[in-house]
Amino acid sequence: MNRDLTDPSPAQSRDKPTLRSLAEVTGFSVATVSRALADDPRIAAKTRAKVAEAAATVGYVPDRAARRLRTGRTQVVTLLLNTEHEFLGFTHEFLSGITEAFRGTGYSVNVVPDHVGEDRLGPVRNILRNQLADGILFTRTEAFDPRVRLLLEADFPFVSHGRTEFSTPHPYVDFDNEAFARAAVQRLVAKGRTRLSMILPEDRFTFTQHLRYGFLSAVREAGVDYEIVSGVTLDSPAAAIAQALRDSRSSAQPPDGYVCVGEVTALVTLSALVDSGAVLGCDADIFAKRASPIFDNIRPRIDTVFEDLRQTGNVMATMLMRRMKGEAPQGLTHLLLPDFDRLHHS
Amino acid sequence: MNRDLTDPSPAQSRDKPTLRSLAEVTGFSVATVSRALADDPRIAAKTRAKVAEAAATVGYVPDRAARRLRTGRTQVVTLLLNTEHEFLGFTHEFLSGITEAFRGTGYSVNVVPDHVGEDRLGPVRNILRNQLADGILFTRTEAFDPRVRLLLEADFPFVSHGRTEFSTPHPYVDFDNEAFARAAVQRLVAKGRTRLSMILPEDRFTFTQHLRYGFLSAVREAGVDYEIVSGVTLDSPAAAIAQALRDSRSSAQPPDGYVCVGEVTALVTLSALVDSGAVLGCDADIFAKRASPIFDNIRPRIDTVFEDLRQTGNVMATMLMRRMKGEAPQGLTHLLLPDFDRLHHS
DNA sequence: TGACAGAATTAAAACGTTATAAATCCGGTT
DNA sequence: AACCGGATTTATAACGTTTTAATTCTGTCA
Repeated sequence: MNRDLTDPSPAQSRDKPTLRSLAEVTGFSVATVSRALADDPRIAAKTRAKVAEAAATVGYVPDRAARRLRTGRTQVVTLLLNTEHEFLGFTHEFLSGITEAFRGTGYSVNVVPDHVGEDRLGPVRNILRNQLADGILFTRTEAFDPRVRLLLEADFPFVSHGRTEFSTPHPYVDFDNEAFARAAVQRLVAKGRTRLSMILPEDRFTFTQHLRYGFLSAVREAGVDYEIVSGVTLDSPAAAIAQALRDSRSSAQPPDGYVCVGEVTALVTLSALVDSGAVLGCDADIFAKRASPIFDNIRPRIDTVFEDLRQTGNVMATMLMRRMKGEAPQGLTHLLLPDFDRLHHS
Repeated sequence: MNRDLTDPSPAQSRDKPTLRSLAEVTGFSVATVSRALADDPRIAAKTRAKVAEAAATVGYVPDRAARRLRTGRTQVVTLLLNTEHEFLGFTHEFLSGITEAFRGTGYSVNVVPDHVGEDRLGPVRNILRNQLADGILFTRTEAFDPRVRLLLEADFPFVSHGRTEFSTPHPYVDFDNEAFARAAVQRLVAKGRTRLSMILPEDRFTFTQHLRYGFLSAVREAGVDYEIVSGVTLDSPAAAIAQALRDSRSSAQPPDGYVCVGEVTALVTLSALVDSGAVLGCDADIFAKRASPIFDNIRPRIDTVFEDLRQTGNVMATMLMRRMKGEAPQGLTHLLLPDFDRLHHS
């Protein structure tokens, strides 16, 4: 059995079981076999059983290409995934959650790189135009994300990681970043901190606004001083973030409490503290969000709250399946709350 | 652009350009158009030009399902990816390297979960049997990996991350873990360390043997004492690793040099040191391999060497494409050397 | 002028599936 | 006995592509 891929001969190398071979072996027609496998009630129950058995014994699996050609359904979902920056552990956990959810369903998960700076709409257009998938998942959603607009218009199934500010509702899964920021402030204040600092993601993302709002409202409520570090975002190179933090620390009244949205930022902050001679727990405190378990192994320990991205991916995938089955988009939203049970105390 | 969402008709709602519509507009037959687009020399050059132009103006893209049905080619590559454990940053960098390499080539990247404990062959069989892809990439290769055996037998294009011990050569990309382990030992010894310790991955993986060999031979060469921590592997829960390390540290003569294969292990080791009252750089040293840049931000700093997994993924993808184009598997191997230029000193 | 080779094109048959419309079967009425 | 209607089944036409085996179109040479 030699499959020479340079050989331009057609496909039928294997004698793969097909509807026709099933038809021959059962004595029914191809049409009947097709319907029987689809459990069409118009086919006699006895016939359905016979066909099902025959299919099982030869291990029949419908040909995806043929079905796709005929029905337009691809059995594919596409995940638009950022390949530039990541929150530590994000990609692994998120992708694992998604692929595990689709396991055994017949859907296959297709990963396409998404670059925030460039044309984010291109890949989506491509998918719509060329019928490359039955559904789309994506991350890093913007407040008025053009992808959401386009997909809503096309009435194409999708679930976004993150909310938008469109009036039309659409399926999403999001982490309650406002609650996280608020809780972070409250905890730092409870420790007696009075000058809080935070670095935000790029403004374009919706969750940036949630973080900002949570931070600002909690900070004002508590009546403490604060700064939002300017000129730098979560996606800035670690060196730039480190520099900004050093600048901030050398000011007259440096912050004594840090809300960190990612693990890398938390580590950079920690080392900036160390470098400036400050001691965590004495001169300043950090409260961070984490997606991976590494903080358990860092000394000194940092207070964190866990964002479960495996579950996020899992829920998004399940929602997308329901949506692809035709369910209305209305109820399909989910907001993960900060998991204070899995909070990590120093 | 008229999209009629109320139209209940099946798939062909869009008037997507097809070979037939191109044929109509150019005046040639479907067969000629098909050949012209394939740049078949039997078609007159003038005709080819005309067809190409027409195709460009309407933005024709061949239907994947139809082509796949006819030719058996899927334009899909499958990545078997471990969803249980990861080396920090591995999944993100590796996957990014792969998807970027396939960008714009027409291939799409399909991710399927791979569980080491369970049936690793199942997904491969499924792909072969149902023609689900034109090529396969996978990681965590075993010395006599059954997937390699099966794929070699089927003469199916693949590239493994990691070598095997089969006599038949096959395409792979690997990191020189033996060189890493050897260099790690040498550097620790150069610092005056005399009792080295190491935690290995599971025995089944080929790179475990490389690590062991590099470690053992360098350690014997230098004539220093050593231990390979037993009862625990790199994939063990961090808590178990921590416990094993604590046990080791409370022995009569605890190690004073640690070779760490992953970042998490390095951090766990570091905190075990701290917990046992030892000081990094004084009582013990750590030399680690890293796939993400976080160590730059950890205090005290840890010596590391960088394994570029983005490049690994990229090279694997490029090799797979060459293999799928029919190139012989012989030359398609690549061994990444430890990047001592990007070594990180404390 | 009439073959005739070579160049250029094309008709038609697949690939495996689903869906439309038509055909067959069968027990029960007239 | 012919007939009806519901229950089953089936022939057939797509979906869009590639490829085999013709077919047509040139200009050239006897």
